[in-house]
Amino acid sequence: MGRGKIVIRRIDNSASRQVTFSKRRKGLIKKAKELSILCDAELALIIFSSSGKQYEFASTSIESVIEKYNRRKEEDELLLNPISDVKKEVSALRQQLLNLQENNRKLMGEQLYGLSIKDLNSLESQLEFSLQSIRIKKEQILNDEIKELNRKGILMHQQNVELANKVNLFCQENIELHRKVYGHDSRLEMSVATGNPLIPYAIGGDAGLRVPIHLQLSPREQ
Amino acid sequence: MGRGKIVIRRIDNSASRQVTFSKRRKGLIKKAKELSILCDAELALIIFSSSGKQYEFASTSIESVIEKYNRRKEEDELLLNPISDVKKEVSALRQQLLNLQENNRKLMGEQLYGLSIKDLNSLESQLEFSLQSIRIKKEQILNDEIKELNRKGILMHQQNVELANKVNLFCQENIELHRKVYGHDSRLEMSVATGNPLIPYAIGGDAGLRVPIHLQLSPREQ
DNA sequence: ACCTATTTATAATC
DNA sequence: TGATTATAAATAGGT
Repeated sequence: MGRGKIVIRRIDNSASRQVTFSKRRKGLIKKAKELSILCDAELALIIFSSSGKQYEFASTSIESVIEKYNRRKEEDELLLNPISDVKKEVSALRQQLLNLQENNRKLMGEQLYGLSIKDLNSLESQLEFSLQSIRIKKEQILNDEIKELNRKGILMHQQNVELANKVNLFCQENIELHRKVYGHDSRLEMSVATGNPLIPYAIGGDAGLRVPIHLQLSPREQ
Repeated sequence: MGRGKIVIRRIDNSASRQVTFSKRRKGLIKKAKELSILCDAELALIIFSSSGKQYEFASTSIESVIEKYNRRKEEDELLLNPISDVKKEVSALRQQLLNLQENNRKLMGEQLYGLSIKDLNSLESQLEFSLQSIRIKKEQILNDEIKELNRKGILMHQQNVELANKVNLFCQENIELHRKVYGHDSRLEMSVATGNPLIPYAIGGDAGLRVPIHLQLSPREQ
């Protein structure tokens, strides 16, 4: 429809292309508008020129048409199942949640309305079992900590013995040295004067462990 | 462009509207295609007929055009929201579920690994509280049933008293009638012979209630 | 941006 | 729906 017939292929001349774009775009939008009015149709037309400019027409609004389009698309996909799976999962999870919450409340001694004596009895024995497990667990933890304390005590006792031995060795060495230096044992006199024993820890027996030892419990309570 | 000029307004005749829609839609899509080819433009055209059918044309793909449009309008998130919301809900539900399950297991005396003495103590006292609630509930139910039994017992006792009174009345009436008919009291002789008392239930006292009464507990255990 | 010869779209009709 | 056709509308190419 023009002075000459044209073939439908990209217009090479950039200026002509621009002109044609402008004219035909106007015509296209006009026809889109006419169609929507004449035939009571909802439509959206989005056009990007090759230079990146955006033009649009919509009978109602682009957004609503796109939304409708997407909804339609989603419904189509729904029939092929992915989202319905998600929704099913949601409702299943929700149900599980409600059940667990109810059970939880019962275990917490709340929401006991409408329970029969039988139900209450089974709850009671469940809770007694729970308490038993918990007490066993507590006992176990305490036993473990006692064991650990004993282990540490034994270790310390051994260290003590070793240290005492070393002290004795050093002490004797000291006496020898004194004798060499002064010809007699001056430290013996000193020791007698202050009342301190030469050997600070008794060897053997548990006397060394009677000293208050500061052992921390394993710091598990964060 | 046709045999006659038309005004651009909704076509009343449904059939004509359908026909025009079909023709003009074809024309519009053709022109859209031509524009995209001639002028190297990217475009999308979505049409919904008034009857709800969907038609579309896009130089590349509707999706890419819509995406470009949205990016342009910086409204991406708005469109992607619904699904991300669902996914968020799923993960939130899942988390809640895990928490509850863990809590449940602990209340059931399972999965006590890694709990501190403090944790175990609070669990223990929670369970003791639960047990207390449950026992209170049980006691309440039993008390209610005892009360109900007492109520029924009192009712029956009253009925008993009334019945005994009626029996006495009838008995006396009978004696009177006998006297009128036979001139003497033959029933008195019968009564002495069989050893049955004339008055079957003692009036006053609880003797009447000592008889085993079959009362059913309220049938709440479904 | 306007003009207009010509092509194209389509309204009316079957 | 499909084909026909007279006519309105769109527009290519020129100014």
